[in-house]
Amino acid sequence: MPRAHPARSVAPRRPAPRSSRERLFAAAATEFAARGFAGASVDRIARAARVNKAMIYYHFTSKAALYREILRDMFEAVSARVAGLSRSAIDPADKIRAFVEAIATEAEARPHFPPIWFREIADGGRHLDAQTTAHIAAIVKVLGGIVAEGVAAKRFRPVKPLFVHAGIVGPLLLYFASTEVRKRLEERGVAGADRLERREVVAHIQRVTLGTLEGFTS
Amino acid sequence: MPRAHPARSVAPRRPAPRSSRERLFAAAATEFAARGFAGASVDRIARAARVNKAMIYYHFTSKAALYREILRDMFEAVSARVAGLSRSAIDPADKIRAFVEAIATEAEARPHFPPIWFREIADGGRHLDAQTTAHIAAIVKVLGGIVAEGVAAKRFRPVKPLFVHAGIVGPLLLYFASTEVRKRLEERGVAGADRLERREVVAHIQRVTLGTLEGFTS
DNA sequence: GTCTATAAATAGATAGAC
DNA sequence: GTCTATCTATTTATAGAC
Repeated sequence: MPRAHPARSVAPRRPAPRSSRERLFAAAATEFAARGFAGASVDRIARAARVNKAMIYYHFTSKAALYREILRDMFEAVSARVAGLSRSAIDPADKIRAFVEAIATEAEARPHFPPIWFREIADGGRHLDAQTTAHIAAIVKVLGGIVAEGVAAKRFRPVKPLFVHAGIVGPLLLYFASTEVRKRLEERGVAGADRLERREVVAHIQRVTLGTLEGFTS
Repeated sequence: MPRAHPARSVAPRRPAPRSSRERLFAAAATEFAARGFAGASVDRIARAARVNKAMIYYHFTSKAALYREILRDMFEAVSARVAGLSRSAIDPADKIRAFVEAIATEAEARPHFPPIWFREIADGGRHLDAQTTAHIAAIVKVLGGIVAEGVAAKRFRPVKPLFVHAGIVGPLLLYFASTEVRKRLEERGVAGADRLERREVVAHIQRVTLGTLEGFTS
């Protein structure tokens, strides 16, 4: 997938995978999301992609390299989308809103994104190569830049960028990744747990983040 | 561990595990946190606990049952600690602060808690048995009760309990679980990423949550 | 690019002696 | 409670034909 679709700034609608490489990439993303790196099986990936197992090693050299490529694709996409914000002319509050929206959009375009990110954090980032780590750092830096811009314009109070980042990414990933768990909670009497909507979740996180930075009132 | 330490309301300092059962429980928690359920190996668990592998099946019947027991212990502890808040006489804002503190304390007492919870969410909650699911539901309901109490007293505005919950648990788990990843970000130029302190993180999340509920200003 | 066959290691789990 | 030995299935990965 990354070869076929490099950095792009518009909504990432990916076509049905054609080549065996693309089919393997898509099947692997699903398998890694569902079972984690250690739990994933190259046999299952190949079977799901309807491709011979040996093709995984032909196209990607190893299970680990395939997994690293999926990680790179995830953060490259977010980094590319978010980079445009730095140079944009809109005011800082709208940049915060756009940042939240960007994370949500990329997470939604890749159902494997939230679970894989959760698992990779739990793995201590063992599989993050230099390139991918740089992409993640760039994302946090963009957010830090927006906060600094708002502080300089006396619109925001100074808050550590990593705190702002955690306040956005934590709840957002939790929402996208927890669909199944929320269904179980609904069955156990947590009313409405299975009926959260993307729109209201994103709006809430935008409000809370701006409240933290501006001081609420509204 | 659950057998030896049932529900308790004070800081959970656990003694060095003595019995083979306790050593296996502790070693398994570490292994599942580091590698996930599918990636964990009963051989490694037994080796780390310096206990014969067959003892795992003697004490816990299966790898899955052992894992479920660890999950139960985690949420039983949080549920027990948080249950006291419902019946407490302090005002709603202090209850919110105590709720955040409770999650942080239990997460800190069990380094395996944040990674295992992230992984289990990614697994779709496949291993959550009825008892554990009930504990999690109870935790969310306690938070819902605190919010409702504040709304009735005209101190809080109505916010969906699951939104409040995600705003607390998302960032908090992210902080505890991301130590290694944050080290990597520090190396890549994200200043201070590896020097966040528990105290300031908890204080920030308390402020943000109360700001969301009360309307900030301060 | 695609396939079969297979190597070599490791997985979870159990039987049965002590 | 603890141990050794072992069964069976599955793991990642590669060699080599087409």
